[in-house]
Parts: sequence; C-alpha cells; structure tokens
Amino acid sequence: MNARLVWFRSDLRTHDNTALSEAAAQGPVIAVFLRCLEQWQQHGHGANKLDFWGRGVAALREDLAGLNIPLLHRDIDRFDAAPEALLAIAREHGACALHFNAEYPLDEQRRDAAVISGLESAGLTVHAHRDAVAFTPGELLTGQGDYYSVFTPFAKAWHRQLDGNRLALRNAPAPQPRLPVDSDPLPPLPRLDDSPIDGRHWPAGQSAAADRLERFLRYRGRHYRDQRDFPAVRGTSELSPYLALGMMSHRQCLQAVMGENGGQLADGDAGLTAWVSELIWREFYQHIVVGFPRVCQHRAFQQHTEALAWRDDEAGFTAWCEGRTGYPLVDAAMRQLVQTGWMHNRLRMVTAMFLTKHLLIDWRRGERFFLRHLIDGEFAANNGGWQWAASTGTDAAPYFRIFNPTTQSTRFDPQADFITEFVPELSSVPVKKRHAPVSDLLDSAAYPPPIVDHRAARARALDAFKALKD
DNA sequence: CTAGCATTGGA
DNA sequence: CCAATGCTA
Repeated sequence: MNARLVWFRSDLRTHDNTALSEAAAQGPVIAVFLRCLEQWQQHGHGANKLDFWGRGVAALREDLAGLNIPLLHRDIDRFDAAPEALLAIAREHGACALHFNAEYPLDEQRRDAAVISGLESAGLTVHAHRDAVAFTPGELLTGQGDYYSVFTPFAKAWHRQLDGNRLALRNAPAPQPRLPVDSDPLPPLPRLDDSPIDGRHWPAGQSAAADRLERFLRYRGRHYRDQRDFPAVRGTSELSPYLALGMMSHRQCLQAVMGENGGQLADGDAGLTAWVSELIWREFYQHIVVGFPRVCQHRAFQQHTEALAWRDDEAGFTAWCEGRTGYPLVDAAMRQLVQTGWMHNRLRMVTAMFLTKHLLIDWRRGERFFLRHLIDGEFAANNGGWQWAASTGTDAAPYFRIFNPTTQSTRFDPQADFITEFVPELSSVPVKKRHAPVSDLLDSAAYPPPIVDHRAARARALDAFKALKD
C-alpha cells in the first residue's frame, strides 16, 4: 500500500509536526513509537519523565486516531535495536519510506545514522526533518566559521537570520482513509526504582500544552521578565516538560508571542521578548551538543576544567540531594525537585552553583540527579545549565561569580514564602531570619546548621579554579 | 551605591 | 570594546 512510517520520538504532537506533515502530504501514514526504557534509564531519566513520556504517547495515540493514523508501539531496550525494529515494521506493512524529526544529542544522532543506513540499504527512503530548531546546528556560525560558544552573539545571529518561513506552522494533516492496520495497545510503565509523582499538575498531550501556552501568554507573558525570578510566584511558563517531549513546538510558542506582540520577536513587550530569549537558550544548547559533542560524553565544554579537583563528599552530596544543607533556599529548592519533579529556573542556578561551588562537587553528579527527578529532563538544556553554573561550560561565566545563597534568597524570595512552603519546619522562625536562621533558633525548628560557611566555601572554590591556570 | 574583580568570545 | 541571569568591600 506504499505507506510511510512516521517515527515519533520527542515530538509527541500532530499539530505543527514537520515529519508528520511532510509524510502525510505524500501518502498514507503509519505512526511508530519505540520505547527504549533501558537506554533512557541509562541516560539518567527517572520515573517522572518516563511516566510523562508514556502519558504523552497515549495522548498522541488518541490524537492520531482522530486522523485515522494507527500508532504501532514497540519496546526495544536500546537504541541499537532501532534499525531492525523499524525495518521489521516497514516490511510487515509494505512501507516505502520513513520520516522523523532530527534529534541532536550524540547517542540520538548515532541511532539515527544507523537507522538511515540500515533502511536505505534495504531500499527504503529515509527523511530526517528539521523541526525542533529554527536553524539546523551548523547553519548559524561565527564570522570565523565556528559554532557560537556565547549566547548573546548566537541570539543576535538567530534574530538577524530568521525569516518567516522558519517559523511557519504546519497544520495537522487531514484525516486519511482508514488503513487495515490497528493501533497497538500501550503497555504500562514497568515498576521502577522510584515512583512517579502525581501527574495531575502535568496533564500530557498537545491540547494540555496548548492550553498552558495560551494561559501563560494571556495572563503572565507580559510580566515574565519581572516575575520569572521569584519562585513563590508562578511567573514562568511551566512549559518545559511539553517542549522537552515536543507536545508543543517552539514555533507554536513563537507564533503565539508574535500574535501578542505586534508580529515581533526581538522588540516590543519586554516581558515577551525575555521569554523569547529563553526559548533561544534552548536552541543554543541544541547547537552546542552538535558543535561540541564531547559534552555528550561526560566531558566539560571548557576542556581545561577537566583538571579541577572536585571534592569527594558523600555526606555533602546526600545533604544537597535531600534538602538539608542548612541553606533554606537551597533546601526548599531541592525538596521542590524531589517532591514535585520540577524546579523553578532561578533555583536550578542557585542549587547547581551551591553543589559545584560551595560543596565543590562534580557538576556531573548534580546533572544526573536533576535528570533523574525532572519531569522536563532534557539532555542539552540540563547539561548546558549545569556546565554554566559550574563554570565549565559556555558563556564564560567568570569563575569568581559565585551566587551567595543567602543574598539570592533575600532578593528572590523576600517574604520567604517559597522557603516556608518546602521547609515548613522554619515556620516558627521570624520571616526575616528564615533566609539564614541563627543557631539559637535552629534547635526548636529541627533544622540543620549550614554544612559549609559561605565565605570559606567561596574562597575554596576560587582557589580550585585559580589552580587550573597554573 | 559604586568600584573592583579580571575571563572570554565575538563584531 | 561590549557583554555576561554577581559578589564583596
């Protein structure tokens, strides 16, 4: 019947999906999803992300059913089984072509290269589409022909070279004639080491994502710049889980911004343009993993920082993971992560800086812990953020820039509302002292004293980075 | 509140 | 020469 397979990965939507639209324009479509639980867990994804992934596939299956597109579901343990699995499906259904949207981390690129060669040598045509980014990595380069390694010039080039076509939306295809192929039932998520958090705050699927985008832009987008740094305020979009699994495209976000902002992205409302900038950060890190694939192999972007003498401190790491460092904002943030599967962006910087600078613990341990708990865990953004905080990454954060967790607390949680929500044992401490409780208040609050002294820890981190220069 | 810290990429 | 999600004195 000459069907075309569309392999869904982290693009779990029917609207504005490049591969789906391109395939459907050429013939009947059969959708495929390959669940790679062993590989994903090896990559560090935890129960929250895997649960959201599964719910997203279920939502996609329903959306596809409305278009008469069957969804075939296969479990493969690892990426290297993908070519064989796809080839078997293609042969079973007489498919002539495979379409998918490109993914950029190294393991995913290798998987896709193997799929392309495997299927092409079997006589199928394979189409890898640009979808998750406005520019294919490599399209935006410096005057020297290098990948950008600093965000600001990257973002300027992104705006300068953008044209309307790159953000044009593609409608979901019209319903196709029914095929003699049934959708597979979806298997449940097997028992994992951790249980997923209650997912009701994060309904999966493209319609939930669209609702959230609309509400964000209607009520909060214009306040984004001024409110995004206050964790007690829901000033951010909370769209990251949807972007990570492609339940929403960056184009849908940017088109919606333009609709609110007189057709502009770079100028206009300062709140909206600040949010656009954050979307460009996501694309920046997608380009980084292609331009500097070592970051996908547990290595630092700044190669000289590989020599840094990270501390071996199990007790410190455990205290950080469990939210009992004695720094209330850090602890509240870590408890938010573990209890809710999500952490406010400002706090990701604060906690990452605390682990890597105050505790001088290897950023890779924090990166992995985040990925295990985050419902929005995504390699490029997570790695980029961690390396930024650790001063091993892009954008040359001067190594002497070390967040003072108490200053961050008084500035971004002035009433200690966020601290009090997640560290309720401090409720008995006067609000002004909740940022850094003094010792005589701690006993009654059953809250630990700081595990490190800020001044001493800062000096230790500065020394460790200075030593790299010698 | 301002200056000093003192790195780095990129136009 | 500017910019970078800052801190300390």
